[in-house]
Order: sequence, then C-alpha cells, then structure tokens
Amino acid sequence: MSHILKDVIKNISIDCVIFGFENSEMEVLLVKRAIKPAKERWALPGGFIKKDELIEAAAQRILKETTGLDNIYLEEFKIFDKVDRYPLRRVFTLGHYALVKPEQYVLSTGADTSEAKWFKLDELPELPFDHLDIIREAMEKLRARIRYRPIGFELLPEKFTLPQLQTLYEVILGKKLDKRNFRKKLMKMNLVKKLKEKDKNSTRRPAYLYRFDKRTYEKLKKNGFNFEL
Amino acid sequence: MSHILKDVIKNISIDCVIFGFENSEMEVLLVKRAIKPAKERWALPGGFIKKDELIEAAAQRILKETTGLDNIYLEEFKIFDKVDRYPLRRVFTLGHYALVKPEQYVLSTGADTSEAKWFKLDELPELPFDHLDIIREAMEKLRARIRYRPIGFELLPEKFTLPQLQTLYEVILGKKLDKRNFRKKLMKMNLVKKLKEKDKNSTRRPAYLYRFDKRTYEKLKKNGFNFEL
DNA sequence: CCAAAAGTGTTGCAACTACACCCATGT
DNA sequence: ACATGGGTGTAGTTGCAACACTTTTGG
Repeated sequence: MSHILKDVIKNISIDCVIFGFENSEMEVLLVKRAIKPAKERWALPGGFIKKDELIEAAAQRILKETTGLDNIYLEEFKIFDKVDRYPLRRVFTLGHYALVKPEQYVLSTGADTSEAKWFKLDELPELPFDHLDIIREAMEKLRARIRYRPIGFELLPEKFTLPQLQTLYEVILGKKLDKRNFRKKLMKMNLVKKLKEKDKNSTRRPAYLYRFDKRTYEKLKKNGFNFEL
Repeated sequence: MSHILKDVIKNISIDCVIFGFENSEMEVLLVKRAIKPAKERWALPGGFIKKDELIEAAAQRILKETTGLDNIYLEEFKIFDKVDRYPLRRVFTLGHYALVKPEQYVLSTGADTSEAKWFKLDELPELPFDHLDIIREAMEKLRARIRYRPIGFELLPEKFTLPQLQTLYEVILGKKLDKRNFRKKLMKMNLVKKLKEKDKNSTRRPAYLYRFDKRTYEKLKKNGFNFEL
C-alpha cells in the first residue's frame, strides 16, 4: 500500500494470500505493516490500484513492493465487500492467491512494510480487518481447484518424491488418500516422470525422485482434468 | 443507475446479464438508457453501489430499478477492469448473471431507463462499453456451471417436458445430446417427477409433463453433482 | 396411412474402490 | 535384526458411451 494516496483508486484494494508448502505444512506469507491503519501488525500483503492500472498488474506490483516476490502468477478469487471491513472508509478488496516454493524466494520489504515472514497456517497471529476470512476463503478455493487443475509444480521443489506430492494433496484436501490409487491415477495422466535418483535426505528407505513433465503439466493446466480423490 | 451520484461509490458499478429461455432460444434482457453516457442506446441493466450497501443488495436494487425484476438471485461472476471501458472515468464493473422465465415477469423501467426488452442472443443490438464482452463471459460461466449445478428450475415453466429440458441443455452447451443417456442420468438423481398429464400444445405426439422435485433440487444446488454430457 | 417426434434397453469398456503384503534402508 | 516408511497388483463394481427400433398422435 503506497502511503501516497494520490493516483490510486481509494475504494478498491488488493490483498494477496501466498501459499507455500514446507515440512508437510501449508504456510502463508504475511507482512508487518509500517503504516496506518493496523500499523505494526501482521497482515496480508495488499495495496491500492493505480488509476490506469489493470488489476492483474496491480496485484503483481503490490506483491513485489510489499514482499519482494516478483512475477508470481496470482489468481483473483473473490471480492470482499463488508461495509466496515476497513476502518477509514468503504473499501472493497479483491482477494488473490498464489502458490510458491518458499525456499526459492528472498523476502524483502518496501515503504509500507517493515518485515515479511512465512507463518504456518495453524500458527497465524491475530490479523486485522477481515484478513482471516480472506485466508479461509482462499484455502477453500484452493481445495476446490485441486480437483480439476494440477497443482504442485508451484509448491514442490523441482525434484520431489511421490509421498511428498501425496502429502501435499492430503494437506490441502484435509484427508488421507490411498497410496496405490493416488499413484495409479497420477501415472495415467503422464504428469510426472520418474528419475533414476533417490531421495538422499530420508531417514528410512529412500523414495524415488520425480519431476513434472512440463508439457503435460501446461496442457492439463489449460484443459483441466478430473482428480476426485 | 441513479442519476444522483451522491452517496454512491463512483469507481465500481454493477452490470446484470439476465438470461431467459423461450421458444428454444436463449434471450438476454436489455434496457434503453435514459441517461448519459450512451443515452438512448440498448445496454445491460446496471448502476452504482451505495456507500453502505453490500454488493448483493445493490445488484438486486439496481435490477429492480432498471427493469422491474424483483428478488432475483444474481450470481457475481467476474470483475471487468479495462482502463477505458467507461468513457467518463475509471470504473470497474462487477458482472452478475441470473436465469429467469421471461413470461413470469412484467417489465418496467425507472429513472435511468426508458424501456426494457428481451433480445435473442443472436439478434443483439450494438452495445456500448464492454457489454458484449460481459454477455459472452456470462454465457461461458453458465456453460461451465451447468456441468456441476442443476439449472432449469429458473428457466422452464413449472411443468415441462423432457424434450424441453434437453433442448435447454443443448442450447447452453451448444451441442446435441443423446436422448436416452440424458434421461438415464436425469432419472438417477431423482431431480424430476413424472406427472400423469401430457403436453397439449404439441403438434405431434404429446410428451409427458414433469415437475422439478424441489427438495432434491435444492440439495443438488448446494452440494453439486457431475453432469458431464 | 403417413410424417414427426416421443419413448425405451442392452452391451462393452473404462474408471474407481477397496484392500495386504514385500522391500530397501538406517540405526 | 528390526523398525520405518516405500513400493506394488488384482478383483469386483459402477458409471459412461454408443447405438436402433417401436409407439403415439395429428393431419
């Protein structure tokens, strides 16, 4: 949020829910606000749209300015319209979400933020405004989306194991999946390629590493599939 | 759109795409604008949100004020953000759509409109702003939605024949469906109940009349189903 | 009796679910 | 050697797609 409110539209803001996945847990990226209102509190990265800016561009700019994350694909998922959600005046906010690999980005801050940090989903601090609602709804959307679009590319390291991928699905869907059926379905769509290497870090029997097949991934992302589980 | 711009938020508007289904064709409800810009031209029913009004309430109010349609369930489907879509200033618009039975409503007009009229989808007049885009995208959403939520209740008369219902699906999906498979699937979900009466109006062999099972309908609407065809 | 649309079943194939044991490794 | 999580196959069931003929009515 630029603290110069000239040249922005004051009644519409953007908020970003950035999901990461680390140590089998979902994380969300928050920033410590350096400006009023809710100064010094942890909140979602957000800000206002410039008068001649498209929403998509604004979202990217704001995310970069507040957290340092650059060129992330953000998906708009809902407009939040509670009359008193923002204390100073009526502000609608466009909820966006994205998926990233936390270890792949260096966080930084801008004029409006003093810190950016990953929080585990179940260890969130108290959030101002309706930011908790926004996170909850983003999670809902993610859950719905995972059924018909592939995700994982954005959340897992380049090389990953099938147990890792399955855990990701289980965390997002909030339920256990059958190992064999999960693999069968996955294999049928040629989404992943098995590598010769095995995972060194494991403490027990090492799992084979896999890599997403970029072609198939992009195709499925466009056309969708049916991944009921 | 109230022509008094006090007490409304000037940067966000609402536009409504109201679909009807008559004589095996999809129709859209348009209004003739009585105010600038685009005065005297046919356009989507639309207007601005009041400062202390929720989006949903505003959409209903605006639709009523401009067309007379009251208490219609409107679904928000997309925000349109092109920088120059509105000539006077930057205005985002929230696209909404709804399904109604044309014969069930009496159209009227308000301060901002001089006429309201149904147009066949393939006989639309030239539309101002990005209203044609909005209609196209609404149709897209409708097509996507029909796969996992029941529709028909809102578009067909209380008693209808299965050929009618199938035609509705074919028009929305833009393709022919297999009669037997369509019926089989429909029957499996207990969505419709067969009546003893037959359709009198037909010129050839009369079809049985059916009625939606309201309970099942509401349940399926909430929980969704899978109606790939 | 003819034209036109309504109505009705079956079969093969593909996909989904449920389920239990052996294997590779580190300690 | 054992504990831990990784890896693999089958059988029964269900859902889906493809497909053609008979029935009812109005003219």
